[in-house]
Amino acid sequence: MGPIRALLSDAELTEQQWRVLRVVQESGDIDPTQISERACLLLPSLTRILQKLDDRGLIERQKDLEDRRRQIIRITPAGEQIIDDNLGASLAVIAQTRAKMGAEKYEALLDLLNELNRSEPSKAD
Amino acid sequence: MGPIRALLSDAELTEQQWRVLRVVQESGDIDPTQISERACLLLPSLTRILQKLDDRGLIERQKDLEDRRRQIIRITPAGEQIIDDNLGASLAVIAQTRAKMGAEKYEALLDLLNELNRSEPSKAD
DNA sequence: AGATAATACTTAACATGTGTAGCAAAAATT
DNA sequence: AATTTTTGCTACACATGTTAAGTATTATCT
Repeated sequence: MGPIRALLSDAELTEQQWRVLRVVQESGDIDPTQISERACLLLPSLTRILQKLDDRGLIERQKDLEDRRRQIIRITPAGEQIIDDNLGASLAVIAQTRAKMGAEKYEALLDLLNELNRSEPSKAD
Repeated sequence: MGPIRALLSDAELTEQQWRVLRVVQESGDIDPTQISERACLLLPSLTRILQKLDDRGLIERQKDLEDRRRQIIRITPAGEQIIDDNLGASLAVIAQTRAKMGAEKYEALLDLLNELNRSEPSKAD
């Protein structure tokens, strides 16, 4: 099993839920569209994830009074607690993977993936 | 949408179904476990995919008489036809991606992904 | 102003990823 | 030979990926 998944299963969180929670925590007040961009999730997936995180009280939502289509998402103390409990181990797993592969190769891989991501999505030559 | 997905949607095939079909076509008689290895799919996913391909008559199954836990999977003429109809365009998309990124970078990316794959799965240092 | 289009989601439907459990058959053990 | 373990799948449950459709609200156009 993916080492990150193993970590998070104790907290009853999936990797994507964890990613969303981290984005919300790092960004402060943020709306779903921006979360979806930063977490690389499509909106339908994000909708479901936010519902689950909301049900568990890890985030809270507030309607945007100026544009009532929008919401503002924010992490709760319970959500912060889960971040605190798992961030260290999560970063350690990443560091271990990076070390195992070699820092240079790891960075090269990330660069190439970003390049692929830039060159593929818009097929408009 | 992924260019391969767009291609295959005409044939009502998903990318994974396509991958399985290609593995079966290239390998001749083959059992599900080997398909799952070559197509990088876990068995529960493969089970469902094989059922769908079987329902559509693109593959056929035969019981292994020597080991009755096993099956032998084989592509049908209808399956071959779908390969014939889509292989060229599929290879062209791959070639285009490769060209767009640059052959060297593309190869480097594949190498690094393989390396990551080798170093991660077994966390047994 | 009123019709139209665009935006920000949400819902739905289907396919796959993934962990767990189940089941039959074969292999290994005692 | 009888029991246990392993193997090769299959079934289930839940989460996400993905496309299409729906809804409410805002922006634009005429």
